[in-house]
Amino acid sequence: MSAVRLLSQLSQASQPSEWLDTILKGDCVAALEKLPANSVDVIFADPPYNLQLAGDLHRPDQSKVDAVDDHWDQFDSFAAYDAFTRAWLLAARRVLKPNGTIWVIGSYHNIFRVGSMIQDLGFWILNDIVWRKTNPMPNFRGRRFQNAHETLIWASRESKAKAYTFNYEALKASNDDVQMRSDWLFPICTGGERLKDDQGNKLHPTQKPEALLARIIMSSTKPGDVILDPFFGSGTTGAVAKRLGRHFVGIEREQTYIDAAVERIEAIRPLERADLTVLTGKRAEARVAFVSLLDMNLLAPGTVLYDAKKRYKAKVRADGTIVSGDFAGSIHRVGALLQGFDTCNGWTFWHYERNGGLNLIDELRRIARLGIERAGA
Amino acid sequence: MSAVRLLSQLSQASQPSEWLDTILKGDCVAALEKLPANSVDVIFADPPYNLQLAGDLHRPDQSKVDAVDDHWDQFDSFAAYDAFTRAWLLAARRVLKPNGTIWVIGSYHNIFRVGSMIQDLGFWILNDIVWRKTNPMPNFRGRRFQNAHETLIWASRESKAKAYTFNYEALKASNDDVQMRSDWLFPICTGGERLKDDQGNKLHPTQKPEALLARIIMSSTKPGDVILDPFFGSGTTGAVAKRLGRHFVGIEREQTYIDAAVERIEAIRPLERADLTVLTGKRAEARVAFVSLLDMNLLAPGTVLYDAKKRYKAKVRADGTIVSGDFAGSIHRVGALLQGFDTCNGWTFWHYERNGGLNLIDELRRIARLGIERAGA
DNA sequence: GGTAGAACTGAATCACATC
DNA sequence: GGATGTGATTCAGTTCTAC
Repeated sequence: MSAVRLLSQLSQASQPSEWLDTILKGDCVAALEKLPANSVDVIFADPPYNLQLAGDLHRPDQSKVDAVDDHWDQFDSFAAYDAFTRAWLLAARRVLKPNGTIWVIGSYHNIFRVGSMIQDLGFWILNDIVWRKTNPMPNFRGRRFQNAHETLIWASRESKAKAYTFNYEALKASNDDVQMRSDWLFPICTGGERLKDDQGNKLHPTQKPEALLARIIMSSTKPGDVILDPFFGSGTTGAVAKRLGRHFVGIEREQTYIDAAVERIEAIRPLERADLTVLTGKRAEARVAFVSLLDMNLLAPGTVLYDAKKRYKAKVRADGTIVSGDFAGSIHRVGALLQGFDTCNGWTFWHYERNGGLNLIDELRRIARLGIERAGA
Repeated sequence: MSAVRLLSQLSQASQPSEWLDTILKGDCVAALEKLPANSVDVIFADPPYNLQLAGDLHRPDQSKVDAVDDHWDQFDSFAAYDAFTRAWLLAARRVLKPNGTIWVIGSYHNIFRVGSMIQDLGFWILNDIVWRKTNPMPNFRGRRFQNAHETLIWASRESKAKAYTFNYEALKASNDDVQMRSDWLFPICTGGERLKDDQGNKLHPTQKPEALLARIIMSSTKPGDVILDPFFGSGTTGAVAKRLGRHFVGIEREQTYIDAAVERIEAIRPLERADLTVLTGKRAEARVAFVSLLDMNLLAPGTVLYDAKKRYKAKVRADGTIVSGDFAGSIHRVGALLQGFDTCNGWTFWHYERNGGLNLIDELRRIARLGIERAGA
């Protein structure tokens, strides 16, 4: 767990065993290019946003950018930052699976550049998320609003990707049964969670709270998924991924951060598998054909079905279709036609009479599922 | 007050008397070019968001969502939208006083394009502000997080501008004596405030709440200042500016919106100078999600919960749901299922063990609130 | 007239498996 | 890969309707 690899140690078409749950030491783009295409489920990135550039950034022609504050150099440094952003996002996109998603966090200094580039490269933004800080740093000069939030962008690799992972039902159930909003509230990373160096100073300037990563990982990955962090830093992504039963890949240049991250991740104990089960809803349930209710003698041909208010009725035929006046077809089709709608969920529309009351046929589907499960096991 | 001017009625080097507190009818860039340079204190802009909606969207009850599909929100490409954005921002910048500031509102569809262009044109971002909606539209299909906020960018014309207006003390005083944060909470514009047409339908698809404009105007202008709105729409900016004793200039193309705005603004009575206190946003109840207890390490996945008499127990999972036998879901849902009730308040039903005794999880919620309330829920 | 419940609404980039 | 059929999905309000 959490070994370190030099890029030179990776073979060209590297095997997962070479990079899974490891930290790749080196430049972010070079490391991403060592990884196979379509190989990670989710990327979390906390890219640098210092527009002073600190010698980190290069123009597209590889010449170094000097940080200057006047107007034209300002523009110049935006261009350099855009080139840097484009390079790592492109490399990251190659590594992402077709149904994978990417998270990027930033502040107003850089998030607009990042967001534009994400759109330009063909990613499809799913949400922008606001991390509201319970305890942000005050604005000392009193010349602006207190900068009390950061912004995350969540995007799928493809605009047409529909099958990305989103644990909607679990999020809703964990949030008093109302759907999770785009504004999240967490404290900043302080206290015992904040890594310190030998002098007791903070080890990393922008260590993210584990709760933030936990929300991200729990919302958009499944247990066993692979999460890549191209700006690994002190390893929050790796620590939370390991605890939550996910695999990670980190990329980091600075040995100090790598050392701290390795030690940190080593100490993590993953949660029990049973505690990692993610709540799923009806969508994940096995399909049941209406005709199975007849097959299983839960419903007999000739039975009359009603909607909740008995405004409509239809009769079950032996072939698993229903008929109502001129309309015949599936429970869904007939329900839609009777109401004049395009669609209708017949399972939650039609009822049958029992003991003078109306029972939903969806109840029979539940019973059928239990029988099918038992037979299948 | 609130007269309408055709662009052809304006002289080349137009005098303030020709355009102050009026609506200029015509294209936004053309109108801006008719105004003298360095002449307005603040610009508020609510440009088209370029939503790029594909098909229809229906609510679960089959009703159709009234989408923003107006012609003015259609652009062929990001490049076309960027060109449009660049043109109006450039024209707006010329009209702005050297110490003036600009506000632009948008969503994730457009705000990254707008923010990048603002930076590219030499504006200097002072804050990004999040408008958190108390009552946003849900995500009906459960495929994303509920899109519950919009973003505003506040920027000065020049990077070196130090003398822009920011009423720090007044904001702080209006906010329980703590400095105003970058996340604001307001309801969307509904009810009596929402302008309707003759048929009772909403007059404008995206009318902004007056409280939002009031916060903006009170924070970044002085009485008597001039506020320009290049996408005037139904005239919220003009109405609030007049009420708060500021001058406005609106630019709008559609006669329907102009007519409604004129009538609306006519009816406004300016407040007495002494009454120009800041309108504060609605304070929400401090709502705590069960998953926050895990986020804040007040409870760990794997913890066993009991009811008061230890008749029932359930286990906490990492996703913030709980599981008991065949039942899994929210603390409320599982409590209800176990007791055979329709509903159950999980907060006052479930306990955790500590020092051999049982403690209500509602106690943990109380502790979590202490950390959260500071941020105003 | 008052109240309870139904109906309606809002800047929305909102399936997916099978044939 | 395209067409087809099944079937999953909503929060905080305000306004309207029935009694």
